[in-house]
Amino acid sequence: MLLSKSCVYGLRASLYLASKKEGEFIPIKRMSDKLEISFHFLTKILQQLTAEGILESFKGPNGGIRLNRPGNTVQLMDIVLAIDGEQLLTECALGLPGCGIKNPCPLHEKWAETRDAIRGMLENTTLTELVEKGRAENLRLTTDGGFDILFQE
Amino acid sequence: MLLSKSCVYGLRASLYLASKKEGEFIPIKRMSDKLEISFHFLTKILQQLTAEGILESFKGPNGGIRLNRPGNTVQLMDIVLAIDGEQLLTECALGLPGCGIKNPCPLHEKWAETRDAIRGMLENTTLTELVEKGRAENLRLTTDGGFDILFQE
DNA sequence: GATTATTTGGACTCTTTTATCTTAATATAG
DNA sequence: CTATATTAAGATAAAAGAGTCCAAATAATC
Ligand code: SF4
Ligand code: SF4
Repeated sequence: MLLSKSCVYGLRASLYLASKKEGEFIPIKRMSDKLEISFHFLTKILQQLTAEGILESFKGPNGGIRLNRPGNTVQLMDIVLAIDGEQLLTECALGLPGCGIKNPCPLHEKWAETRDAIRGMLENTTLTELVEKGRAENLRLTTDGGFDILFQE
Repeated sequence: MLLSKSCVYGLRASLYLASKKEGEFIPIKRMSDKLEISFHFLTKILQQLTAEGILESFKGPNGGIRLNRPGNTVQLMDIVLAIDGEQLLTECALGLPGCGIKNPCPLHEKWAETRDAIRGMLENTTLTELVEKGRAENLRLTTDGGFDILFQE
């Protein structure tokens, strides 16, 4: 798998948050219900994103999680790096340690192009962009429901 | 990681075999030594590739493993499919079940492009091509050694 | 101050992947 | 036929990833 499950959940949750009114704290429980992700597992993932400064948390009643900066400044790459690290973009195709152009394997050239495509995609896509697209076309973030179910209270 | 470790080892071993005289059986032990991969683990992986008809095995003294068809007809994709399956090319970015253009997620369009780049790279690269490149430029298939160490007896 | 809603953090379990070990089967050579 | 070199197959073990559970901390409300 390209991204770990934790990372995928982190992306889905971040998209969910980006779809909410700016500044509003959303309880993890509500997110985990809507997104059909284990509450406790999601909690751990959001803690990582909070620690990285991408999200902000607040305890107690009316507490929850929100984005720490505007959704149009958060790239997918930010979330991937926070959860999966830079492994995807450094280590690669033949998995040899200490990779790079100084000591390449035969696949390096071709793989480097592909890897750049992945990197570009993650860097050039923001949460807001996807939320707008999802909202406009009612795309899905869960197995069944369309995008709209995320906005019902 | 894009590819599982089994898959990466399978690729390295296949490249090794493609670098050998056509028709020659190479014992797994020699491969595992040269490529610095656990013998027993590599054995299992090669069994899969043999079962898929990509490699051919022969028991007993003078036995070993060889490619079952010319290296210039074996795409990297063949090996990836045999070991990791089509998961990489079907399941994807947001990991939602039953994906596809009929029921897409907001990332679908962007991801589909990236995925096609990966697919293209794996489909348009043959073992022979990489072996020739590796040989010409003495690229590496192991942590330390250059390509040439693979050809010492 | 007590109760309740929430996040935090740690321990624990389950599953999959990765790796090792042991025995059997097969082929060759003497 | 025996010894040896090899792959095949299955059992087991270790490590990593995914998921669960519980107690503690914090904040709001009554
Ligand atoms: S040489 Fe390049 S393609 Fe090969 S493993 Fe290293 S970074 Fe990846
Ligand atoms: S909709 Fe497309 S990008 Fe999204 S998870 Fe499915 S196949 Fe992947």
